[in-house]
Amino acid sequence: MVAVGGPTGSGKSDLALAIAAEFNGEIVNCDSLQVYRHFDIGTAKLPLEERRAIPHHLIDIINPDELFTAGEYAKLAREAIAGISARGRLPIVVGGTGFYLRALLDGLFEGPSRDQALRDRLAARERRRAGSLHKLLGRLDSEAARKIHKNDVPKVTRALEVCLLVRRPVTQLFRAGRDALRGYRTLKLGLLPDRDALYERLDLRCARMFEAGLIEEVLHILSLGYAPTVKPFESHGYRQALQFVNGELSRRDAIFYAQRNTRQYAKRQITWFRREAGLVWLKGFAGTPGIYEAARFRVTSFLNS
RNA sequence: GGAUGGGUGGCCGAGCGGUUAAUGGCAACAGGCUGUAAACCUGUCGCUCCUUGGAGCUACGGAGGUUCGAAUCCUCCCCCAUCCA
Repeated sequence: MVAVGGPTGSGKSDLALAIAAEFNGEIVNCDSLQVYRHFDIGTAKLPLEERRAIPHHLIDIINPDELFTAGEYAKLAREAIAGISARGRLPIVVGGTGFYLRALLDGLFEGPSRDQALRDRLAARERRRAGSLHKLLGRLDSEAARKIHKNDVPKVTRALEVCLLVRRPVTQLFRAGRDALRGYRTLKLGLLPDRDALYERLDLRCARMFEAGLIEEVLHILSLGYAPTVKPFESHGYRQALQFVNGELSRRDAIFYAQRNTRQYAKRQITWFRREAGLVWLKGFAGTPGIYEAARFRVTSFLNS
């Protein structure tokens, strides 16, 4: 299979589409927000008519108020990939959520999924005394406590949750290894445009999203009955559009902050993919001259090896 | 013309004689990430040099002054805001 990563706006979808068209592939989304229905404009979801009749998987699969996690993603993505392979086609995983890609390829550790009741109790404890969760983790699993910064409450919470649920240190479970995907070879490609050019393009794209009706989309989602506190509304673009709707930001500022957060996100994605083992960087946008040829060459030699 | 409040590092904003290269926040840059990851978190952040630790230089609108010592006090000037003419 082929995986295409890189920062938002680098043209991952276009490249994946071109590879799919040429190598008889099907696309598996690896973007944590495109899985949500109704969140279209701000997630740069490729419209149906632009998908060139190539099957796309894991897009629009859950409602905005449904819980979705990396574990769930890995499970569904593996099913999709198995199906594509069974059809004799090439699975092409595309998206900017590096964590999901890792969960899919390398797997997660074997452990319990989240337990909301337990989390509520832990959160209450942390509210009473800030830092108490990290201290508790230090007692249950000193190694995990050392690795997770005390301010990173969400990660401290998850570690504690696991320790408490299985009555063993998370670190021990980690050592047992991850349930990596087996039976597939994967070529990992990453698009890496020039930073300034990328930022410029992101600013433009973001402004266009507002012109294209991002705010109206937010109003529509709200009109469907979804609360403004729903997870996907926390994402850049939607967050600001929502703030505009609530009168907390002018339209101009909403766009400004959405652009800024998008740029920061792109940087974080680059940081993540730089760490991805074996990833081959293609230095440019999907549309940069020579990039597609380089990708085709990589895929061809990968498939023939 | 007069009155009052202000001018601080890329921005916002504390400080109001020494321990202040100057709290915070933002931005920027770099990094981390094992089930909500477009989330969450961390580091660096005036310049130059040397090895940790330091050394030097420049800096709080401008120019002077007081003082052992000033972003902090005084004088004059410039600019901004509001109010009175």
